[in-house]
Amino acid sequence: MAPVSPRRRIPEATVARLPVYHRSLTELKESGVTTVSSEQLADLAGVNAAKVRKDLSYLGSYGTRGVGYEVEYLLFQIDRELGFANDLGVVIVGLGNLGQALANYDGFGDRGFPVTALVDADPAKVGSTLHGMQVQHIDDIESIFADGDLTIGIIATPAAAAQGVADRLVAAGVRSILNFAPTVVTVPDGVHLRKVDLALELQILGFYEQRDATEAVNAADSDS
Amino acid sequence: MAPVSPRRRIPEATVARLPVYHRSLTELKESGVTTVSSEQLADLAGVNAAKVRKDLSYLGSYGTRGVGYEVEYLLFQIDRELGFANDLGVVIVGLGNLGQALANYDGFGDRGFPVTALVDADPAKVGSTLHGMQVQHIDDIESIFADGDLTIGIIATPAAAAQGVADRLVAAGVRSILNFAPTVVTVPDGVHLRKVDLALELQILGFYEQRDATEAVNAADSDS
DNA sequence: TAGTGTGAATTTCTTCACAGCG
DNA sequence: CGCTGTGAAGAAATTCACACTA
Repeated sequence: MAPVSPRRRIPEATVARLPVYHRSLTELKESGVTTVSSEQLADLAGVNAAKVRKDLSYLGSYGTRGVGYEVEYLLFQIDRELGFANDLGVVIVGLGNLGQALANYDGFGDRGFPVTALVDADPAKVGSTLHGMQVQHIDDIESIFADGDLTIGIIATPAAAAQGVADRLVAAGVRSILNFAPTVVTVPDGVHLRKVDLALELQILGFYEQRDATEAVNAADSDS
Repeated sequence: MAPVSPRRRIPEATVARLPVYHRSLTELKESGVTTVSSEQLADLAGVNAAKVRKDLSYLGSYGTRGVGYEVEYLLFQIDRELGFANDLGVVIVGLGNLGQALANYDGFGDRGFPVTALVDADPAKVGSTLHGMQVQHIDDIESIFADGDLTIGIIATPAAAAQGVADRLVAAGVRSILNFAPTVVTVPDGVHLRKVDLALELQILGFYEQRDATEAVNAADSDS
């Protein structure tokens, strides 16, 4: 059998942009557009055209010189690369405010990531129904993942519980984790971990507000 | 007056890590630790020690050779850099599942970003109370920001409404926006925009699951 | 002597610019 | 002719390695 992907490794920065192109292409497809140039796609994705071309070139040569890219075909290729064939289930651990919102958030299922289980440690929550699903106890986590389906674990617990949950997820065989708890979580090699830290984003914005304000003051100083 | 910040510009990547150091240092302070080495801080923050030292060096020379950094003093410096002095208010626009969760999320207020207003376009929601706050109508947005306090706008609307909301926020004088809507939003120069795209994170994880699975198959092939 | 601060080396990412193809 | 695909240049971020000093 010929090697399936002898293509050079796709850079991380590119991987992070593929879903954005995917979304833009889906919109184009839905509005009946069949062909798109790197320039147009760049506009939709909020990046520049050179980057689009370079990014897409890692997937292969799917464009047509002088014309552009065929929307549907390109979409198919990105789908394949992102593993849209296999619907990855999502298990949400921790059903406080954020966890509950995530459980009810349709954006996951809409984009191919159905929520397949809800888990909490609080006996008061276990057994209750959320988004048409029974909340299960964290101690049953092994059996929840026992079916062997590829699954992503979402940690939406308080910070103090996050590492423990991560350890249990890993022990249960989970290889992809998305951490919403505002703390650093470490996982063994081979397990993929990404984090979303809401307050951190605000702090970053705060830095720039602060800096701009300071600059304005300094500029005023040198005026005088 | 002497220039306050003639220091070289702080790289973006460093800015994004300062809040993480901040959190780790806060924990250290709370457990009574007074001094920390770059190595220890690196462990807590989940990065390597060289990076910590380089990052901190952009703030100034606040360490002591042979000893490390004084926790409290370093914390103070990062606080100052992140603009913790001025409590930045947060206005949440869009009170669907996610917006409501964000409104109830204590993590913002706890970290110095009190939610100061809730806004929606749906007349059914306007006037109702959430997290002890009356929901206001998007048309009143100008008056909400009229007091001139520095404020961050959070967009938690459906994708289709996001750009319009961003435009109105900018028109009302908002200079920092955090966008949760799964779509590209553009803002004029001088306005800071960050995005959090939940499903996008899952798609990135999906890519790596997919790739690992493919690699495993290929490895098995070359075995045979 | 332990650990910072930082030039220099390396790697990664972005952008340029243009040859080459449809 | 128009737009892709990509080497090469440039910029940003990371890591190395060690002089220096409290």
